[in-house]
Amino acid sequence: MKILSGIAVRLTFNRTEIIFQDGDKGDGIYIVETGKIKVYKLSLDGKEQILHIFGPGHTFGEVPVFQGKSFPASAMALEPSDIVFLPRDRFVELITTTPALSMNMLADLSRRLRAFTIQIEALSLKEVPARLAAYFLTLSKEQKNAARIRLPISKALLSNLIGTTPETISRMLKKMGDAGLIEVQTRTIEILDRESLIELSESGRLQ
Amino acid sequence: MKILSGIAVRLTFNRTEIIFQDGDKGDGIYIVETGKIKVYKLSLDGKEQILHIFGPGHTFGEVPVFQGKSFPASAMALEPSDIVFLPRDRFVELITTTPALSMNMLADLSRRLRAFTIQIEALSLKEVPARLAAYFLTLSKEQKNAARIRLPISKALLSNLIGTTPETISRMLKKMGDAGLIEVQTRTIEILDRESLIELSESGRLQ
DNA sequence: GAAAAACCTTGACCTGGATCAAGGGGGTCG
DNA sequence: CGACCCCCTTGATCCAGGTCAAGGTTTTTC
Repeated sequence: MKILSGIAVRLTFNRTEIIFQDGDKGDGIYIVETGKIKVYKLSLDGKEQILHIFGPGHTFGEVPVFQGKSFPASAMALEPSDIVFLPRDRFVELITTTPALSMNMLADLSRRLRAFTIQIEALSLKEVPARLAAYFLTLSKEQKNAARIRLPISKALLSNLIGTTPETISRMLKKMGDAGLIEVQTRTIEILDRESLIELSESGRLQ
Repeated sequence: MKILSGIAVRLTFNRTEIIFQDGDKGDGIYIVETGKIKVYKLSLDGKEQILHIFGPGHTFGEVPVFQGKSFPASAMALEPSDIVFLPRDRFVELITTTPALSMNMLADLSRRLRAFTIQIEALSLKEVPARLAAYFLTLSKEQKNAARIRLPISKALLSNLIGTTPETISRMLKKMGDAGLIEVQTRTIEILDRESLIELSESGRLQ
């Protein structure tokens, strides 16, 4: 990414600062250097559904660049974050002159389509305990299959990510604890019975 | 698409025939010539969530080509369909040697990401009547804002597309009729009160 | 390091919509 | 043209999980 300096712009955001909003016109892509970003949708009555959480190395905001319209969702910094902004024209030039880069971009968008497919499946075909279990398993996989995982976000945010409420998260965590699947300590989850957790994530029902 | 002949393969499918299944290895892309295809997810207990319905001119099955894995969902013909299959290697060659083509592909994937964003928002933040209303408005827009629209799929499929059941669709259509928003005749919907339908689709609740 | 703010938990209650069951068309293929 | 099949409708019942309320606990912030 060193190539980009001189054209790219470095931006900094504090916690809770908005980077762009659903409907804004998009004129470039964003690259996370440090920090953590949520991309989300709000309903009119204020409920939130999180679509992605991005960390260092991730890019976001491409959709309007390739499909000349507005952002389909909003983005907010969850921590103090450094973001590199690359203007549309320069980015399109890079992409069109660098086949490998465009293949990378196609792969990145495909990865996100796959992730959305899984999210739609979860929201429509799975119940809350299954979604929670799947989330923990994904986290564990990201952390080299550790049995002890640390939640990267608060439970309030987690509820908006998997499409439920903090109260329900609380109750389900308790149930999963009672069932001997996990043990919860504040921000840390210990996976006690991975087999059952996998079964739960695929279809199962709790107890 | 004439360029492709000689390398591409023409396939035909009858109604209900499966084109590929969730988890299969993908080794090329599919282009619909005639017919209608659904791309969908099944739960273990047989419930279905439709992700896309594709018609003539649409391409599908790209995700595994760009992100070397399996299909994230299944595809089935809804009518007798002619499909052109373009093998991976040839397709990647085309893409990498034709910047305009790769930009088209990026735009297509971006369009789908946008559509998924809307679908996730609908499933998570909207109730069934709002999803139905939004579906009718989308249909109307596709049919040059006609007030009289024809459903391209059965109500049973529609229920799997918007994430509910045929029974609920039936009840909601009746309520929307009673409220004077629409009038239903078998496969045709007449929009009587577009304003209220828009309001309903955005947040509203029925009566 | 104390005050304020955000976050989390638990209980009681409520409701949207799923499920189960049973009839009623309507298109289509011998 | 009649029989089958699929699709749709309507009613009765049920339940996962949302909402409201209140109290306790961590985190931030100054």
